Amino acid sequence: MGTEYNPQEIELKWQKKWESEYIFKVHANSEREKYYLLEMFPYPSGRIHMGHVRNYTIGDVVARFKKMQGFNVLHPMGWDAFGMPAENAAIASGIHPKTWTEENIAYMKTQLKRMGFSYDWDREFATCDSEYYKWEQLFFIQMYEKGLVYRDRTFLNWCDSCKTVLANEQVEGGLCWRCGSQVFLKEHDQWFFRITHYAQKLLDNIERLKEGWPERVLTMQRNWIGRSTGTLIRFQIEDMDQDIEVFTTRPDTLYGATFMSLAPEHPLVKSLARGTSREGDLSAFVEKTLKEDKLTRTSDLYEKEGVFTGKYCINPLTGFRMPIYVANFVLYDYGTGAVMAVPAHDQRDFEFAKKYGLTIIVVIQPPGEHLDGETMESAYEGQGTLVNSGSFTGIDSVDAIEQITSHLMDLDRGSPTINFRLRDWGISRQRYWGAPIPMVHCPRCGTVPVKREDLPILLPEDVAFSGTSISPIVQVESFVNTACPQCSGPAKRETDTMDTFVESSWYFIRYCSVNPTERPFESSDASYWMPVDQYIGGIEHAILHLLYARFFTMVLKDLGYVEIDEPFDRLLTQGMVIKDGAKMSKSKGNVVDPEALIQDYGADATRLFCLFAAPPEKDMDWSDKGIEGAFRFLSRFWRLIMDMKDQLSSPDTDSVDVPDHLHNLKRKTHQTIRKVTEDIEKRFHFNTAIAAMMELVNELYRLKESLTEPQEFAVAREAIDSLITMLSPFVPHIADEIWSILGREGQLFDAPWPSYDPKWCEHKEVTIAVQVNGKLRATATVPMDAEQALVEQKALVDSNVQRFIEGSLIKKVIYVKNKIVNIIAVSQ
RNA sequence: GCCCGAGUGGCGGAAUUGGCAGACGCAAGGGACUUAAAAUCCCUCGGAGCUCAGCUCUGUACCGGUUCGAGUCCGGUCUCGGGCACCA
Repeated sequence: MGTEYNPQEIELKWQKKWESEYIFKVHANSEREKYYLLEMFPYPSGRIHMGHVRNYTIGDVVARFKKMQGFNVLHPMGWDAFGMPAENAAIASGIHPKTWTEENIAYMKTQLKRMGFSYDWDREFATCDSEYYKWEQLFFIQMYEKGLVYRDRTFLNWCDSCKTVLANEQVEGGLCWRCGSQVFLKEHDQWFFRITHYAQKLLDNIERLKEGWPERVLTMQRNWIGRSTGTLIRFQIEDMDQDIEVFTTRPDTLYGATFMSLAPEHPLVKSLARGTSREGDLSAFVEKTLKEDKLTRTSDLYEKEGVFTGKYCINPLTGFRMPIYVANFVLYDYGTGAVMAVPAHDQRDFEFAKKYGLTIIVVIQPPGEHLDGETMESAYEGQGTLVNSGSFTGIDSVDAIEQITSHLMDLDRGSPTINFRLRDWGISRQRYWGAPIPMVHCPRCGTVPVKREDLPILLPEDVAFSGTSISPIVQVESFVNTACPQCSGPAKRETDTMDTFVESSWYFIRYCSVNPTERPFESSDASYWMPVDQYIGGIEHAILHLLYARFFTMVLKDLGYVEIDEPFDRLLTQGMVIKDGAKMSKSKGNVVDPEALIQDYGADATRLFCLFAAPPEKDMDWSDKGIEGAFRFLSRFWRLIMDMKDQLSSPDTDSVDVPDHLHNLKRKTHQTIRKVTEDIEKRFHFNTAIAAMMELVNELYRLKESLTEPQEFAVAREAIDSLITMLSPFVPHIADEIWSILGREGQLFDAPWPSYDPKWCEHKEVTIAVQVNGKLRATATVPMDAEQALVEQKALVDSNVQRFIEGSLIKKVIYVKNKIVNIIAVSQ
């Protein structure tokens, strides 16, 4: 038998065995308590990277740990398989996206298996399987019937490099989330999911997620939803039978509203100046603004500009003729896209008014000051007392909000409103490699959903990739030309595909059943396994995927598919893998290929280092030396066992007599079990759990030579058996190998997690710190829970302590059991 | 600008409830083994100082506070990271 630690041989052997014995297969079983552990599934880009390795290693430890604790653990894996890179590969090299994706999946699957992850592969699927997206198409139709899907023509974010529109969530700092190109606004017909219908619920449920989700993710979601309470006010346009609606949080300043600002995209803009001399100027300004990319338009330095439309609207309380401007800083997609301008009390309006010589009326006086519209140099945005405000003059601005709003209601000019920043989710993508939207455009019946029995609407495979701006589907006549589901007349299919975030919004429920064909999932399976108990993935999905998935789960509940309305009970967001101070990326040339690590050090060492280098939520610094350290520890552990294995395989003497000189070892064993259990369970701090196990190994090395008697080996055996068992979720291959070398029964995946005896965790004696006036002067060894008198007595006889209290008066002694004694002495 | 995080040895990081700062690992130095090297095993390892078995001073970004006692709590400052950012 070879005595060298040889990970290649061991790991392949055990992986084969686990697979042939189907040990990772699970079934719903209402007799047993379930635990659903999920890691965010990968996009099949070609090879796994260190980020995947870290994410999935963390998940695997928790899954295996929970299994050993007796839970029925669901731990699935699959592929987020629709998306742009496949289509780009097709354009670049002529490989069909489907082929490219399938090949990548096959390769990455072998890589994941080589890492030893405990997935139930029977549940695997790719979102590009028609058996999967077929159900998504059904959900789409059902949502359409419930009014949760609609089509609208509006201005949307357009990425010219990806040749498709993007949802608001997918624009980061004015740039495309995927390719980083500048995003422009473009008018487009689009399909929308009515996520705003769930805005309040998405916000309310955040309270329930506080326990298990990182605070910063919840804060980001809260900000994204952006609830604010205010008033909707209607301003009549002079000489036109039309109103402009405005949302404001400051109706108390209404008496100071002296002009109106519209977003360039506002639908009224075109009609206001029609046929007037200003039409040319106005449309030139609108055109110029729309051509600017989002990054420019939202920049700090963007100059506020506007153009007068030539029209006025009427302030409902003052009758003031407010000139209507189109202003480049007004957001079309917040509130109503129109803002009542109160220059005295809003800085933007103030600057705008100064620039264009518009009237400034002060309507709120701050306490103890007197503002004058003529001389003020900036807007006053705080609270105060109303002035120039008709019958409201003299009241407090906070009270005025409610009073003016109710006055507007009496006039039928306004009402209290809650406004959300969240917009409906635009899910149309003008791309090929996605799930077809199951709708038909009929010249007679309009837009009609396809019949359910015709699902799935398969993505045509015989397409040409030219790289032009038009999706290849549009050119597939056999796909586009169809019969209307309603009147059977000639009609055209919708050629947009769904945003790939739709697939990832419900894949976790599909996993609950093993690829069912009659239903998206069995409801009994979903009700047993859902919600996900622990979800693990990158922080970059804090808003995008995690908000969409929450929304979609609520929809599925309302459609009667599931009983829960929140999909993820607990969320762990793991940090990035960093090398040389930067995120690993091809362009920086600092990528570490996990495959090379497995070659050189094995999957176990790779796993161990990922867990040891940092706690999971922090960024992890990659270090080539660090993985050597992990490998060294495994080799050291291996040698320890090989040196002692003959004595350890003998049956347990189960001796109650622990020899005196081994009390330390016995205690350390139980303390280590306690620490490792708590570190995993309470904190996911695998790094400190590993450190504790390393300490126990070090202790065994120190004692190794002194062990001769059977009852001595029994103590060592307990330590070693516990260590192997506890190491198995981290480094499962070497653990199983050693376990079998020692002749222990079965595989550790099914073994129970070791328990500790609290009695053995406690020392009989403790070393406590002795301070004089708060400074450490000595230590004293005393019995556990010793009385103060004894400790004091012991402390006072110490010569160093004597030195510092000599000639002083002891005023007070502070004693904290088993921790410190602090002697307060003052010189006389 | 606003809202969150974080700042501890040469490095990654420990210190879980206010109680001996630096666990564990990496790097470095020394020793043992070896013809030699690698591997392995053992020891040292924040800084300064002293009358060096030991002891003292100092030290957790900076300034101040609370406390017998602060890496931990409070107030302020700086730096870095992240999110939001004309939100009416």
